Amino acid sequence: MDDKTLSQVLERAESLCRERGVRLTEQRKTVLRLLSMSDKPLSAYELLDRMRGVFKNPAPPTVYRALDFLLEQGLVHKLESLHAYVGCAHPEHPHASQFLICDDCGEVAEVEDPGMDKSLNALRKTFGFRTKRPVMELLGTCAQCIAKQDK
Amino acid sequence: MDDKTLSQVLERAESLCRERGVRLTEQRKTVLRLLSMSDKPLSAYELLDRMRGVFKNPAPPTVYRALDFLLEQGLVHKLESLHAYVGCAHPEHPHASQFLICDDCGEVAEVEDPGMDKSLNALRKTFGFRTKRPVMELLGTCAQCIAKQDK
DNA sequence: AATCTTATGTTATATTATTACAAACAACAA
DNA sequence: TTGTTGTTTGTAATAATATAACATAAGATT
Repeated sequence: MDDKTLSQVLERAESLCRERGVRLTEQRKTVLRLLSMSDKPLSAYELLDRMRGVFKNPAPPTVYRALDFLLEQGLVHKLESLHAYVGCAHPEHPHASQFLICDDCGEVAEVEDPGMDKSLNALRKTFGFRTKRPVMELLGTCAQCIAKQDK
Repeated sequence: MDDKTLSQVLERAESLCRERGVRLTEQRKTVLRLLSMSDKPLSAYELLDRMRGVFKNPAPPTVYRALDFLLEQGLVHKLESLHAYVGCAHPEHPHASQFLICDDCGEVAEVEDPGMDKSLNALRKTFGFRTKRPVMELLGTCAQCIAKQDK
């Protein structure tokens, strides 16, 4: 993510939090920035390491609290299968994203597929199930890495 | 799960492993039995506790190795969002299941929704992504608990 | 039996996440 | 301003989940 996009993400987060009457503190903003700057998902302890550059004595709760806040506000996602976190690509509205996670290069793409959304709604109706948090992570090989392998 | 169903599950596992030329050892069978007997997903350490009744000094690797084997053979599933494991409802063929996980009562339903399957395939095509392991877990409230709440 | 592979035993440790309680800070009313 | 309340942070300890490394045992193959 380039500097301009990064600023936009942070500004958007600021304004969303302002609207919602919640506080995007320095710690929280730092965690969001670190995640946004990274081209790969980061684990809580990787975040912790990177926070050492910014805060004096960050401890695990420092990171986990910031993550909890950002997750609640829909500004980041947790990748359950990787125990890692990524910035959200579309934080404006709550949404059910799918994550395509490449084993090979580590790339993670967040997609919002309309077909999946429809199927999810159908499923919900069929079973009378009220979904609070969908976890949809496809682990496999991305197109680029498939191409590389075929060479 | 009643005794008869349990026996059937274990026999089916035996025959699948025989066909595949892999060994369903006592430890592995025990882990599968414990999972099948439980009406809730079990964590690795809950399994470890329950194995103390059967083996003398089970250690974490005992459980994790058995789980690795059973996961590879498609006899159990891992619920990433719960760090817990369940017996597979349809072990004959590899498949992409969805799990409906109720926050409230803890019940987990494994479903294979054709619509989801279609959407997954479409997604795969759109992105040229080769899925090895789909993780689809819907956390929320099951129909029963919704009904209870409304009372 | 000799060999090779797979499975298990055992100890230690890595990684991920939470609890508990005190101090600091922000928001707001009196 | 001060007092009060709720929220956020600091800090230490520990819980929960998972793996590494290496030795021994058991099964399969020749």
